[in-house]
Amino acid sequence: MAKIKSNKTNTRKDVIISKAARLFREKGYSATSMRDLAEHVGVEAASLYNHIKSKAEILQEICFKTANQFMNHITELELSDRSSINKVESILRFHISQMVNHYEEVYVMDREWKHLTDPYLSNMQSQRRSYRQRIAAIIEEGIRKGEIKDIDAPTAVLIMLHAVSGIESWHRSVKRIGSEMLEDNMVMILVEGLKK
Amino acid sequence: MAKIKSNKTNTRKDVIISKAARLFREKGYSATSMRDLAEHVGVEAASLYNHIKSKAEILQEICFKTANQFMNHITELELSDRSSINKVESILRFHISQMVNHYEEVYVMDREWKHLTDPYLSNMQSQRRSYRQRIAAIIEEGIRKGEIKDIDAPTAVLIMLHAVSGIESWHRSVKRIGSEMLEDNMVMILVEGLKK
DNA sequence: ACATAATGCTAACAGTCATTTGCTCAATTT
DNA sequence: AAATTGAGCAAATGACTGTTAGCATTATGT
Repeated sequence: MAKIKSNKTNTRKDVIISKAARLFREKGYSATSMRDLAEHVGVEAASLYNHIKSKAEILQEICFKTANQFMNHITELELSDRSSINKVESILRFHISQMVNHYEEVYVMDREWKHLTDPYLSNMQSQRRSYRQRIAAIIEEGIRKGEIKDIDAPTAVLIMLHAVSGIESWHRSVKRIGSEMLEDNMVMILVEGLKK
Repeated sequence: MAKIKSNKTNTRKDVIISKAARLFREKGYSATSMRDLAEHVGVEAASLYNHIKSKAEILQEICFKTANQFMNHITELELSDRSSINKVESILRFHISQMVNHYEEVYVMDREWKHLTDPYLSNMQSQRRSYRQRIAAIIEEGIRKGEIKDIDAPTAVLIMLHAVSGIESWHRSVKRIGSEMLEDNMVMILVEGLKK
């Protein structure tokens, strides 16, 4: 009778989802079984269903909660009056800090969203498309204003986003160099590459 | 009794592996079943085993055949007498062309290698580590020779590799802009970002 | 035309999968 | 003290997993 410990801020459901995020990252959504998850939570598989509706629901919560963070950030950014190149830098820094502070969830959203099923799958697909387009719009604005090289904006977006999402291999690097220095290196390379 | 068609260059095994690469990319290794694969090949699941030893073997072949391409390229490159920044550009262009011409295999190696099992898993891990280190060495040489900005080389490697491996979202982009133009845009952004 | 090898099929295997059911026990509320 | 709720468990469900065995069919080489 091992009870899931729940402190004030984290409900039992939160504990399950957080452990799931870890496993989904390590082994992938499909390769992670509910028995697996249950064992890491310290409980029998059946007991998980007192707290969550299904395995799919766990993935949904991870993906959409994380996606919202990025959407909120870019919405706020669009309303600001920074320069375009400055906005790009802010996006980069936000991505890196999210990756450093919410590694598992961001990683899972990024690599496992394909396993969502259909109302959610389409929703996520269109959110991703929209997010990329909004960044592209910022870059195109920067090109028009002469702040940014005359490059293909969607290509620039892809480089930015994928460069950042590779922090998987970091966590070691982050220990080697600090996380702020990592941020500065990335910003230097990418922002300088974009600047005119 | 549907036979797998095999022309002169492609054995039946090749056909199976190529269809598998497609499915592994679309749904992931774990989420792809042998019955799934069989259906796409046009055959019953059991019949696959006349040509392959196991599901795991398919992944191994995809991963190591693809990894070899990259290893061979960088070995050849190291022996050449190009400038460092030129070597970096060559690596970038090679990655992009591999991604464009052998999309499924490269993608699968990149995202699904974690599902290899142990003699192969360790082998792949060390190949990946070594590959990154060899690129880092090239960049460090460039820094020493004053061709490249004084940045953290491993960070630069990560940016390069991950930026390129995100061509998943391309295939559309590649149709929009051409594949050479894509290459040039990437090279411009990344190489200029690295240059001193 | 005939032997042999290649390739296919059906049926079955022993596991594992996510999930449901029906139950118990402890904590909390009334 | 009694009732209600939260949270766990064991057992079972039916569907699906990779893989093997045994047999049938087709293609190939002589």
